[in-house]
Amino acid sequence: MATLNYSKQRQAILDLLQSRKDHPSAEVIYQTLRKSMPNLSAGTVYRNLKLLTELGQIKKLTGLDGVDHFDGTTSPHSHFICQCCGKVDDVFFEADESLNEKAASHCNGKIQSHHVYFYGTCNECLKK
Amino acid sequence: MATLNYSKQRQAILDLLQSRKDHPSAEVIYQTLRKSMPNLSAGTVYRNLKLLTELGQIKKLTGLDGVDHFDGTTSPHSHFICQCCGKVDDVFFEADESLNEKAASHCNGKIQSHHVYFYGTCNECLKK
DNA sequence: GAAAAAATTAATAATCATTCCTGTTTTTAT
DNA sequence: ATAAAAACAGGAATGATTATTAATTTTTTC
Repeated sequence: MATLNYSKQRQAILDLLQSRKDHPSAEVIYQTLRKSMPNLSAGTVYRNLKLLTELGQIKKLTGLDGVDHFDGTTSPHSHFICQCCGKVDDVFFEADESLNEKAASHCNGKIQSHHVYFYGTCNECLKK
Repeated sequence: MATLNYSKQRQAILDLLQSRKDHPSAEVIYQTLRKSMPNLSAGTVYRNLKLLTELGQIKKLTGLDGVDHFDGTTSPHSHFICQCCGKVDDVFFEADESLNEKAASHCNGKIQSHHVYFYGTCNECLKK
C-alpha cells in the first residue's frame, strides 16, 4: 500500500477514521479535527478524503443520507444501515469468493469486487 | 402496489424508466421527456422520482458518478458498474434468502433487504 | 356535466455538499 | 540552506437537488 502521507492534516484525517468505528461524514470529520487544529480548512478535508479514497486507504459510502460517509476499515466487509435511525454498522461477513463467482455468469463483464449494503432496523430501534 | 398515478408527467417518467434497460439520471430523464413535453419542469422530474422511489415503484442508485440514477425494474436484482466507462448493468442473480440469513448473526439488528453492487470491467471495455 | 376541492405543475429561488481558485506555507530534494 | 514541488487556508463558484408560490390540471361531488 502506498504510504505517501506527508502533512499533519492528511495524517490526522486518516488517524481519525482508523480510530473510529462509525462512519463520519466530511463535515463531522472537519468539525472534530477543528477542535485541535483550529485553522484546518474544509477544502483540505474534502481533498484528502478524495485522495485517500482513490489510494484505497479508506472507503467512501454513498446513498445513506445524501452526504458521503467515510470508513477507515479497509478489510473487506459489508454495511448494515438502520432505516429507522440512519446508523451504519460494519458487518464482518465474508461472502466474497463465492459471490463474485456466482454472479460472474450473469454478468456482461469481469467482476473485480463488490459491496453489499444490508438494510433493516437496528436493535436499539427495535426496542422502541 | 399502490397505483395512484394521476398526472401525465408522472406517468411519462414511470413509463420511460420501465421501457429502458439503462439507468438514466434525473437530468437525462428531463431532457428526454422534454422533447415530447416541451414545458415539463425539472422540479417535476425530481419530485416524482423521489415520490416513486418512496412508493417503491422505482429504485434509486447512488454512488455511481456523483449523481443519482434511477431504475424502473422492481424485481430484486443486483448491479454491475463498469469502472472504465461508468455503465451500469442489471445483474439478475438471486442470492437473497441465503445472504440475509447468513449475515443475520453478524449483524446488530434485523435485516429486511440488501443491495449488491458489483464493480469491474464490462466486455466492451475489455476489448480495448 | 359543472362547480368546488384537492393534487400537481411550471418557474424560479434557495440550499447545501463538494469542488475550484489564488496566494501562502510546508515539505522534499539537491 | 535553497529551490522546486506539494499541500494548505480561505473564500468563491458549481451543480444537483429541494422548497416556494401562484397557476393549472385532475378528481370529486352534486
